[in-house]
Amino acid sequence: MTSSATAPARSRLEPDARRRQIIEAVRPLYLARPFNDVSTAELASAAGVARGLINHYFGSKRDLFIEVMRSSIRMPESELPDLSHLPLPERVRLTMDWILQAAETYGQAWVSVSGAANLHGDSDLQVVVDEADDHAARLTLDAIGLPDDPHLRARLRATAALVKSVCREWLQRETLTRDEALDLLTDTVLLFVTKEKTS
Amino acid sequence: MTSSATAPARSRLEPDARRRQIIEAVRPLYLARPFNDVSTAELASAAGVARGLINHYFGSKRDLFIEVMRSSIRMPESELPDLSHLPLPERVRLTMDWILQAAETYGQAWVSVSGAANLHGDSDLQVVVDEADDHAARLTLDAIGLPDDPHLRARLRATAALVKSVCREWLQRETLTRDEALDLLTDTVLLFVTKEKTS
DNA sequence: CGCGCTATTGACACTTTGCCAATAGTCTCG
DNA sequence: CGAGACTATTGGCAAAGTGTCAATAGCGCG
Repeated sequence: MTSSATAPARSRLEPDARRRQIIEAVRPLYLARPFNDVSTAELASAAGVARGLINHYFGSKRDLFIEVMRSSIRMPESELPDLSHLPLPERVRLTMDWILQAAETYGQAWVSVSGAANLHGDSDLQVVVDEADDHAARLTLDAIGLPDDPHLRARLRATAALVKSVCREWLQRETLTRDEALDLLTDTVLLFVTKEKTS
Repeated sequence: MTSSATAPARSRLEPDARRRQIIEAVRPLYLARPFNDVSTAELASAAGVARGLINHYFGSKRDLFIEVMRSSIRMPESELPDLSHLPLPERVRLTMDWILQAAETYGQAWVSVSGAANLHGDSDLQVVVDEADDHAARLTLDAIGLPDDPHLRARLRATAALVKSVCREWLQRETLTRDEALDLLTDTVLLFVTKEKTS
């Protein structure tokens, strides 16, 4: 499993393995620095391959970037025990607590990417972020133990942005305490999943 | 006010006026297309100036982009009447209603840029987005009629991301109705400004 | 009317990107 | 066990884009 340990000169990998290896090798670069500041030369160097190979596998530099982001901003799978015997507020609270813990542990990238990436103007990127939010909404619904209703998911997608934003205030700016963040998120999500439509 | 109407050959403007003119001429390009897809040649052409002038005034292409964004994602100033005679929930509701209306009217760009732009990896851009969120938080507090406490502002900054996210679900995806969005945002903001710290 | 100031230009050099033919591992089959 | 085929990988090429700089030209002032 020492994938890039001694990095022997010029190994030949299966396309799928090579793709993953490049993505993994490149990830730290893209998480640390702006997209435009990292040249393909640097990317290739980090992955230990020729520049041309990046275009060969990913088409363009941006496509590689998209791919790296796709796997970086995905919320980790829940490993919560079954909470179905608890009342709803407790289930929500424990789920939010788990999310905060996940954010604290490895959620750096996930938290740093919020809601709409239209700023980038890049609709492909927007799709990736939306995917991630949708995924997070589904995971949350599942953890809470609610049915995967499209309408509920829309609401939970919206709260995903709030979760990230609150995490940023807590972890990066330190303007909120963890307990406070937990309280606010719990109450909000509870509100979003219980409040009836007024239609 | 017909600034770039017939675009006479080569006018000489004061630096400040030229700066603004370029920003205005370039704004639609950057609102419509990805940053990397717009070349300086195109930008210069749209503004009716030589390419070199863009670098002369803004340093780099990115700096111009940042500048355009700074003025694009700012929430418009509130023009709400004095609500101080109403109870807090009413004040919040009316303020949220005003925000939704603003988003519907000219908030395209504002809504499309959410929370953290670290995805872009650009910390300068992050600063701009944070500025905008902070500005929105201050405006909201003012409209509601609450004091500008740093801690309250941190909470409102967090809800700014939610507001945008909900607006996106409502306006772009049409998964929420306006009434629903209003209800959810009102309750959430109310929650955020009233819930005591448990410290 | 001529002079100086400076906003503006156009060309130049450098970097970066994506493409393509050539190279060299690895696997299979006789 | 060796030869051939398949294809992952390379290195160099051409086009595009960006930023810099000396030269140009509009505008105000004496």
